[in-house]
Amino acid sequence: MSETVTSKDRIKREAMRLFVKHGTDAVSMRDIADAVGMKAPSLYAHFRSRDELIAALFLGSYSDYGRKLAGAAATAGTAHQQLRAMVRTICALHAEDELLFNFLLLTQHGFLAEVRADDSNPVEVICRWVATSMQSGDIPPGNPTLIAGAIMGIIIQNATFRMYGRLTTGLNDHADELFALCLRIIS
Amino acid sequence: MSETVTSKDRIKREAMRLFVKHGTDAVSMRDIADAVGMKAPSLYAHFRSRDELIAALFLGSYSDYGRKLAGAAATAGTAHQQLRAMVRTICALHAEDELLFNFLLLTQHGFLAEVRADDSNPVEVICRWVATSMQSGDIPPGNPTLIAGAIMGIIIQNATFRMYGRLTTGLNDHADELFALCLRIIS
DNA sequence: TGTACATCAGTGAACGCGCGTTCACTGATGTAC
DNA sequence: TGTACATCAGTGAACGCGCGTTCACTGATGTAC
Repeated sequence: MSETVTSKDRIKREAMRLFVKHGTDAVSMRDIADAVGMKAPSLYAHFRSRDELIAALFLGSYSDYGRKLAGAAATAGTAHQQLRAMVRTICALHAEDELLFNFLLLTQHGFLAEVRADDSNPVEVICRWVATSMQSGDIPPGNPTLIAGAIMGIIIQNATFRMYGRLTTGLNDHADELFALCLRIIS
Repeated sequence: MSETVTSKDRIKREAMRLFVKHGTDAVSMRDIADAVGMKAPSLYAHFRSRDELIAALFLGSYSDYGRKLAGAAATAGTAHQQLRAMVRTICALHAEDELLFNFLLLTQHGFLAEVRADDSNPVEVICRWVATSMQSGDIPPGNPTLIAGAIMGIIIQNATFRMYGRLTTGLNDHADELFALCLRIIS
């Protein structure tokens, strides 16, 4: 059973692929159905509406991502070790499913309004980790938002470079270098 | 004459505002016309089509941006001074027209395919500056793409934080801190 | 100064199109007895 | 084992809607003589 690929899974996969390739708004229900080898009305046996399909793709994955990152941030050890765990987690997620990562990257702006500001929100996780590490003196003082933005930016911009082919190998191949760069920000 | 605001200018301004607020695809020609106080067909006296309107908003500004950045990169002086000029240029552009900056930030993915890879392309400018500075030994060796991504990311992610209200003041108020963070990447 | 004409931003009505979605239906599969 | 029925993923045809865009027209403004 665990290896069964359901129609619902195939729809999600093809939809994600098309959304990343052409942009969400340029892909119709008929396009998605075609890619799966169905007719548009069949999609409604699996998703209530187009919006629900897109939300299902985004929101679930985005909070999984946030929770895994929160786990890494809570690693026992020094701030440096925690940062290393976080960077490695992000790079590992990128390696595990690059299509999903790109989808989250491209689609985020449409959703950030309806995403909760808790430990299931990756941005929030990093911002909080910086703020608390700074308060406890584990990383040097500064504007925590700016530092969090710098750390996120180093990774996210390189993920974008990867998406556009500027980087020829996945983020995970650069995990150590990316960690080293982030470390400079908090040293 | 120089202070005259033409209808074309008002259309561009309102269109940009709506695109940033709701996303390009959620804004119709009728929405734009309403915001300007016109009827949709009137827009066609100024722009050949909806696509041309959006392209006019993006492409021109994006290459202006790239050329100004290229100017900063060509500043006489050390690599550090050049980097400072670049960071300050970006922050100044952000201060000068934050709406435009946000528009470019949100819209870029739809256009990066049709943007030339020369000195009118801001990403290209930074990547080339890093590559040449590294070759001449002005900044330490490393993966130039990764370093360029880190520098861009530090600034761009903080611009995104500003857009979502995480930063309560404009990028320009943090120009020196942002430069200091970028400097750590190339030191 | 007055009259005729050109220009052109803006309008109202209408177009064809592709979209998301609905609905009655099909046909394969599983279940009860 | 055979028959009747329930389930449900998938389909074909059709819907209403809002979209980008066209076009003949208006009416204010400028220009020529």
